[in-house]
Amino acid sequence: MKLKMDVALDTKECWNCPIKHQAVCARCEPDELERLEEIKYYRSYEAGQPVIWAGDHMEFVASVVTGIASLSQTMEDGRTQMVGLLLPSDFIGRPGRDSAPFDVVAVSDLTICCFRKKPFEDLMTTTPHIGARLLEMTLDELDSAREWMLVLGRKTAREKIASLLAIIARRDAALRRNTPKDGMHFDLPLTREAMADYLGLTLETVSRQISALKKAGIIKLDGKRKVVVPSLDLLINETGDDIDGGPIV
Amino acid sequence: MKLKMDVALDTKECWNCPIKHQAVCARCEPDELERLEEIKYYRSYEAGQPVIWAGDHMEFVASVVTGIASLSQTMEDGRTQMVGLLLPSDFIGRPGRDSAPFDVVAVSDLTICCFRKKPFEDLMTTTPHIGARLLEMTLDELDSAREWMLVLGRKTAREKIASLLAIIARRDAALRRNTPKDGMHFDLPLTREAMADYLGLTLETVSRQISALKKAGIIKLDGKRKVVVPSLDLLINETGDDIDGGPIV
DNA sequence: GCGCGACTTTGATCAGGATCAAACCCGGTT
DNA sequence: AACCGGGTTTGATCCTGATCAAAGTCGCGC
Repeated sequence: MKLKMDVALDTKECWNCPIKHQAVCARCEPDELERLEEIKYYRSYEAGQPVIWAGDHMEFVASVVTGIASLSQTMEDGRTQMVGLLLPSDFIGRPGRDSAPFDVVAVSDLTICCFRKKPFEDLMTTTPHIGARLLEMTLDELDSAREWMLVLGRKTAREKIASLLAIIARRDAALRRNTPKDGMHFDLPLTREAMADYLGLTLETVSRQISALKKAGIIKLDGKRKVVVPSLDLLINETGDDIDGGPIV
Repeated sequence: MKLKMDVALDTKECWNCPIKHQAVCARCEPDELERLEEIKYYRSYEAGQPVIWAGDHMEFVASVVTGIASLSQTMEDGRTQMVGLLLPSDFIGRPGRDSAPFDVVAVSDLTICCFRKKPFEDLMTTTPHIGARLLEMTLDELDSAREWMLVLGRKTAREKIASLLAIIARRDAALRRNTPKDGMHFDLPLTREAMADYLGLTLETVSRQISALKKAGIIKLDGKRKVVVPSLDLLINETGDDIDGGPIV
């Protein structure tokens, strides 16, 4: 698996880019940022390429800059379950463990900002901001993971699809710094199969339910991958959740 | 909802009890422990009592001392999904947030060790051990939550039951400091309905699959609630996982 | 244009769990 | 003892989503 790596990017962009990519360092002082700069480097992957397999030794932690990656598990007989979608600003890896717990695969073209693990851990012990920020992010992720259990365990196929679309719509709006509003549209970054793996369904069921939502006028499709949501409330109404918003995964 | 609270316990037990209940403070110095002592208190609940509802203001963080609690979500129409089982040494609450994200209910009689949130947060900023320990625990929980997604999304009813029994068997053995071995037996701490809510099934299906496992000789029942596992390997074989162990939730 | 491959849609049938319903078990109370 | 109620088991039937199969769409290179 060959990789394009160490791509040159504007180093400033990592900390000031338009997509709130201050994931790791939100409250750091300039000199602390300086030390982070010294141990960071970029990697890029094409859609479909693996970033790391479960069990592999992991010599870095990282943060997604652009693109989408998936976190997933596969059983011996081939059943797979996606356990997380990594969008820009999401964190990859775990200080204190040296092997990856899940497969990480680039879903679209992907750029991540890596930090060598050992120096990053050293930095954490001397810079309390970073640990605190990481704890905050991890707690948020834990809540999201638990919200997703409700989707997997108790929702119908239609509700699952609606939930996924609503989440992508909200995150997409957040990245563009739009408030979610009616008439929004976005690209579906996932194949039907990837959606199925995320939702615990088969790809046929995903396709059928998307068709059903289209027929019901909840969404419109422009080609296979562009989705238009005439009314976000109508979509959320199909998720089975109450109206107040819910998690942004 | 009346509560028995502030039960007197040997204060030393919290940190040195036989069930590795050094959750919060594993690496703390004596004077740091001293400061934790000052802000802690105990609460006890009877089986079935709520500890806190989702959305409630939460003025403490806590750690389970004895008994079992559940973390769960309920949809408006009554479908509920348990998103975590809290066993002794597990942590409840989140520094930095002031409302609970999920319902916490005592499954069996329960004692928790609480710390007032504000002073605990203050302590965290000055005692890096605590934050680091909490990050570690949270990352472990996140991994467990994600492992559980595979169970909810992709496993059959029989595999789900086997997975749950295997997890309880392993955790029970860990609490007793036994290495899991053949012929082990333990109490089932959950009703069929609670198991169903954890596994995303109905209680009838849970009952049927337990009967099926019994008929297949994988487990034996002594009454309704005592389980004997003649061979842990045979049980694990039914979970669909590979043999190597898997997560201890 | 043509053909190819990846992805998607749609159809027909099947089966695993859900649902509805009834009986059972067992400890606690009167 | 008789009764009660919560939890559990078992049975009959239904239905959602899986499975198997085939055809449709689109982008792309030749």
